[in-house]
Amino acid sequence: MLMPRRRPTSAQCPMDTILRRLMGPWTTYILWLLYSEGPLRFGAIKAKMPDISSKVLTDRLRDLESYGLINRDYRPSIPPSVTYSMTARANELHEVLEGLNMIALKWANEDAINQDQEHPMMEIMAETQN
Amino acid sequence: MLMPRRRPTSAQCPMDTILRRLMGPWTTYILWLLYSEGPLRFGAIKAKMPDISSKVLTDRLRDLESYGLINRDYRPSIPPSVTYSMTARANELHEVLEGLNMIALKWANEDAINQDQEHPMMEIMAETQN
DNA sequence: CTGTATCCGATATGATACTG
DNA sequence: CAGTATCATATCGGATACAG
Repeated sequence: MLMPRRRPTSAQCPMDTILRRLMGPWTTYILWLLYSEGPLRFGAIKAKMPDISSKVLTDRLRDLESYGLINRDYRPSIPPSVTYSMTARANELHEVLEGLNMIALKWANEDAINQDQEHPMMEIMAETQN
Repeated sequence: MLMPRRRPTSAQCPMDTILRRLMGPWTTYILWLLYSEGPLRFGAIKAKMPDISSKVLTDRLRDLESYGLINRDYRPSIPPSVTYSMTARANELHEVLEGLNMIALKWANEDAINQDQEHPMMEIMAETQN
């Protein structure tokens, strides 16, 4: 007897939910863009992510919107204009994203050193949110 | 002309890599277990995750190991014993995971209130790492 | 006890074309 | 400009059986 397929989840782990929302693929980068560059239009986001299709970008934006992480401002001009921005809730992620980014850069640097002793590119993406 | 299928990635976003490693499914919970309970044997982990199959648990453990986030201690006794534990690198995630967990709990609580005004279960999973 | 080996099917990404 | 519609296929989780 087949059970209806459940989504794999570790419901016991609160982080799991949040990570599923932050994660993938592209999602984090979208948040990062809005976070570091402020509100952006659909086309502007797409321009910064040349390899994403309209369909997937739309999907990801809809996901983020439904999670309450981004706002969608629609202006029915001709042609229409849609601008996306982070919500207050998403801004609560500030510290965490900052910490995650620092660790990510640190590890990337360490990995680079381990794989190639010659090019330990230590570019701290000194990102300024203030 | 078909291009070879690439994995979807936002290589520009350092966090993306790290989130792919932390994330799913089950991965976060495995880390959380090792983090909050200390080293555990394969069977002990599986016992705490009744819904995961051996295959997937093995996959996740191998992934985490290859990322340098967990150690695998193999004792060729009879029967064999394998114990998993977090690496020093994984412990660097402590602060971030703590922050993420707090946000996750906060949002889960807010969502519960919004969806049902009666059961705003505010259980702070007062997890103590010290 | 700690896994491997297969096979299957759900899901989601990607390409492409098209629209208000 | 900002999407939607369709279709193809890669990927990965899950079940089951088996092994050192």
